[in-house]
Amino acid sequence: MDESLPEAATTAPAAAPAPAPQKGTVTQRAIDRIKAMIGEGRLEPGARLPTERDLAAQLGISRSSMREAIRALTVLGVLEARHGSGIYVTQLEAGDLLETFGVVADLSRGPRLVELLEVRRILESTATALAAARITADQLAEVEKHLTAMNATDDPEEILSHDLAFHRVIAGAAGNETMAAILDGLSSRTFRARVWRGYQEEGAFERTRREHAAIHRALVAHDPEAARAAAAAHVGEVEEWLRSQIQP
Amino acid sequence: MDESLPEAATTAPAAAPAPAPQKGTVTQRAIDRIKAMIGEGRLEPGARLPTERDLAAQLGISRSSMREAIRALTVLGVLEARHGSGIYVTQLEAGDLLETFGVVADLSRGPRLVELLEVRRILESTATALAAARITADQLAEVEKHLTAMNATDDPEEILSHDLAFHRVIAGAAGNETMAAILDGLSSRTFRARVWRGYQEEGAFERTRREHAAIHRALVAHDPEAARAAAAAHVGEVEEWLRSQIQP
DNA sequence: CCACTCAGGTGGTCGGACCACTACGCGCAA
DNA sequence: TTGCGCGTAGTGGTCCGACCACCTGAGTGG
Repeated sequence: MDESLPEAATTAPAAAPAPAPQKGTVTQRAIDRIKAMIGEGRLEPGARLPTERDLAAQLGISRSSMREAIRALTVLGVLEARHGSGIYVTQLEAGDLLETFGVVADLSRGPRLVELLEVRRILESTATALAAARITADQLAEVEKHLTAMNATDDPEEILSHDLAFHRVIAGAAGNETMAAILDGLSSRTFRARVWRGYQEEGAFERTRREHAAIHRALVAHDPEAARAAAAAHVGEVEEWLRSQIQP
Repeated sequence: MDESLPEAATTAPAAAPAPAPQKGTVTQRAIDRIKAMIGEGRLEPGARLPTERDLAAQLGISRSSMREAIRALTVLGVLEARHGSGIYVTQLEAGDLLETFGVVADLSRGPRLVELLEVRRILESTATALAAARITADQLAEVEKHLTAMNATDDPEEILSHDLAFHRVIAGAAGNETMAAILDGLSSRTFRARVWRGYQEEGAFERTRREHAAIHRALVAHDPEAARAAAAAHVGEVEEWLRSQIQP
């Protein structure tokens, strides 16, 4: 008490040899630690992590902070928490990690939407070209299933659903799961619903139908260049329409 | 509009006998609520949110749960928390939202790395082609700056740094911020460091140098097709090397 | 042998407390 | 009046302890 300005250099327990520079928040450090564990292979995909309580004790933080870190990695698709069972590392496949891509599409607006469609046009055209060269008979049959189903109804919801599946099968046939996952996020339901609502009101149904038919023909003919052109035109149509809507 | 699982929803295996008013966890609902508020425009980019305590009270949940929701949206690049000041919506620009893309690159392994490089090759070649047509004198000067700096040193760290900047400027010159942000995530430091460590050990320095020079020439000549070919070859070289490493 | 029960462990939620930091305004001095 | 400091109220950051909801698996009884 009487000490006015003590140096207090005695018995300093602090001290770990490495002063452990307080980088960001405690939670952020926990996120990085866990991410590092996975990156270094100390946690295999599908592995089960220690309990929240143990993890918190290991890193010397509270369970609350650890829970925030886990929640963060959960929304990123890195971890998966099963109530009553434990916390597990996901398979770290493209679909798991790229699920967040949908958030980008959902929250983008104005010019950013056009940019997203441009990216989709580039990837989708290439994916369709690859699919034309590699697609199997089974996959082709599935494509046709969605194509006919799409043309057999007038319910916009159902059309949209089969439209998504149509492109998803094609992307899958391209043989690049990562690309397929990105395209999936780029075509998230809410994203397309927002854009297509206006697009289809302009009587674009028939045009869309023709474009899908063109893509299908190219796939049947195993003609990559035709497939690339058809897919690029397909997405490009929507892209141009959206561009005109934003900048009238 | 609840969960969107890839599996079809045709069969009802006695599941969900009750209407199940409780969607997911409380925290997940909070995440969706805030996301919806932003999506509907009730929260403009840059806007300040109510305090954690108020938000929790509004949604009728505890502050702990609300904090987890906020943390989740923070790592997704949607929100930004400033200690002592408040919680703010980000500008929701491509860079903010696509920062998580780096996580994907960092955690991918084996065949997935090749797929990521394939996506990068497709986007980078197109971006470089667009840049060849649109690049300004100032941007070209910056490209040259990084090119010479890259060739003037032997420090791998510095080379990698200028290499990243080199491609970043080109992607920016393409005029599509979203594509540039994706390419940025696809080339995150740790990702490239991991791949390049091995690649450059095989004496690929000289080849890389020639490829960069070729890209630069195409940009100077404003020749999109040459730029596309040069960029595709550049990434393709690494892609092929990596493919051979994984499947010897 | 099977089906059922139930207890333990796990993640999920809650409320409160305190700390670290920021922002703003009051009051003092020039 | 003007400017600058300092104090304070308010914010996010962290921690704790308790309880709830759910899953799992060992034990039990048929």
